[in-house]
Amino acid sequence: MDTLVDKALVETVFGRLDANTRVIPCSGHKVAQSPGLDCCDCEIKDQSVCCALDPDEFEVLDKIGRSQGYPAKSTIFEQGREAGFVYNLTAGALRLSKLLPDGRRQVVGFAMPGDFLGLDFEPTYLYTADALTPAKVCQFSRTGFSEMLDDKPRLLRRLMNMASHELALAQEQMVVLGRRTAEEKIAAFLVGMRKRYARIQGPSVHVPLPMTRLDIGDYLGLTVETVSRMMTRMAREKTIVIVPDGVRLLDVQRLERLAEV
Amino acid sequence: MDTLVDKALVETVFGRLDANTRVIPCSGHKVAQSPGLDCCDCEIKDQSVCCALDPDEFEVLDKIGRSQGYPAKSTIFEQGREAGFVYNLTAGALRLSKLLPDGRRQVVGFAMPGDFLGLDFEPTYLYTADALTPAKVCQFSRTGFSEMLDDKPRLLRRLMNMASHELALAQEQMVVLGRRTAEEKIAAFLVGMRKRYARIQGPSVHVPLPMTRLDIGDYLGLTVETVSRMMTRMAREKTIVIVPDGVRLLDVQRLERLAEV
DNA sequence: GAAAGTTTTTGATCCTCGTCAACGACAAAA
DNA sequence: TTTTGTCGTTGACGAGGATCAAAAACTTTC
Repeated sequence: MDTLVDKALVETVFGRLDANTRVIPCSGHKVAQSPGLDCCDCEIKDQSVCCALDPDEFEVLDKIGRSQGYPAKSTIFEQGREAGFVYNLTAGALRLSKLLPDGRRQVVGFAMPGDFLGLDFEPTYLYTADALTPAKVCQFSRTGFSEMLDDKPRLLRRLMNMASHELALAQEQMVVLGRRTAEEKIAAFLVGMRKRYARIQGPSVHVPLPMTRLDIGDYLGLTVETVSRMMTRMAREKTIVIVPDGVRLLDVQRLERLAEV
Repeated sequence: MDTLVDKALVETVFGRLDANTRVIPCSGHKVAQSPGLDCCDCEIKDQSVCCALDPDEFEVLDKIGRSQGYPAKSTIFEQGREAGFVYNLTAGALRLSKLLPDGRRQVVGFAMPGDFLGLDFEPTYLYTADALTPAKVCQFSRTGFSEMLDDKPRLLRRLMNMASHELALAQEQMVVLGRRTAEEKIAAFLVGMRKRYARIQGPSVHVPLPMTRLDIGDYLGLTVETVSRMMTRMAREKTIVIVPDGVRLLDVQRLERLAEV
């Protein structure tokens, strides 16, 4: 996954990764870590929680947080572990997944730059977050962040709106999982991904898919084989074109009709 | 649904419905409405958002809100309509469902006393809320409530925690919908309902089910027939007993094993 | 109490999607 | 270059749950 093609893609999509960050080992993975936060230079501060802050409030954030990089395939945090930190994703893409004891897996979402992780204030992480591409996060200690929330109602309000939105998306995903056919699921997924990229880099028919077919299947309640079959069928019917790093949507209208609410 | 048996059940479960409330017609349904809120007498104020308020703050709540009753089968609000109000359910049970254009339906949840409706601050309601039993709500104008939020950080914080919890439940439901067999879905549903009743009236093996098999099917991504077959099978295997108003759980352990995370 | 409408149950049949197996494409490692 | 591993694709087959149909149980209405 950490290939040249993918790295180029990621940088195109999410902006160049900071080159001069120290690489230090952490929790079994190489992790690039820079001491401060440098919120002022943050490329996505307008799209994330931070946009609720006054310039001087960034300083407080700076104290309790630190910027941190993760290579592709590394784990940011793991389901069941004590939830010591909350995160703000600034670059890259993550897979958020829940594991059943027998190995079945449900991907509950894919995180993109600007997404906040840890909205659920539970004592342990309820899902595992893995980097699909090299990723960059702002990490805050949970307690410090929680105290800051009590101090900054505007930040809390902003977070509340993000949580509300997340909840709405989760409920929409319930419809997809519970009441849609395999073909409709794929269509809804592609249209949804397109919409998310549009927020970051403007609308395009080119939809990068940094996750594997297995990930997509585990997100939609399907098997790898069904995902593959459906996507090749859509390609045969000229609805999409499968490219090395994702898909290009040829018939967006048809896809949107399939995914229709 | 609005039968003697059910009414008795509901009153047993959720406390006696206020007898001396006026019954007035509203949006095609008979609606019992009392002018003020009477938060002090509220039976579930400790379990709902209100518990974040100081005694004097109840007065503000009183101004922007009103208590309102709905008979079984009536609609509290409808998907797609302008979202003018938010609600706090104080008695009864609601079905929250999303409808697809072709008639397929996904029930995104069942609301119980203490639940807050309208956490998603969208301009229109994203799902329809129907009363499964006679129900009582506190209704607040969205704008008034939103202003109050900016004024009362503790209330906002409380609401945030509720939204977080809802989000966690929604993600758990994704696992159920995406990665569980019909039998496991039913088991998870029954265990989940039991847990919710336990919060209100203490643990019991008697689980009232105010919703129909169709509602359960639409909640779990199954058909009525499959729900019925699975429940009769569980009854045959002495895991549950089907009673007129719901079920009694004979083998809770087995059910919990089936529903295991 | 009879009649009409719902809801639940049961049976027979069908079909979508999962399972199992194998192969090809591609990348990383040796 | 060969080897190894991961990922994606394709085919054959089967099972779990959907669909269709009808009867039974229960509610509500008259």
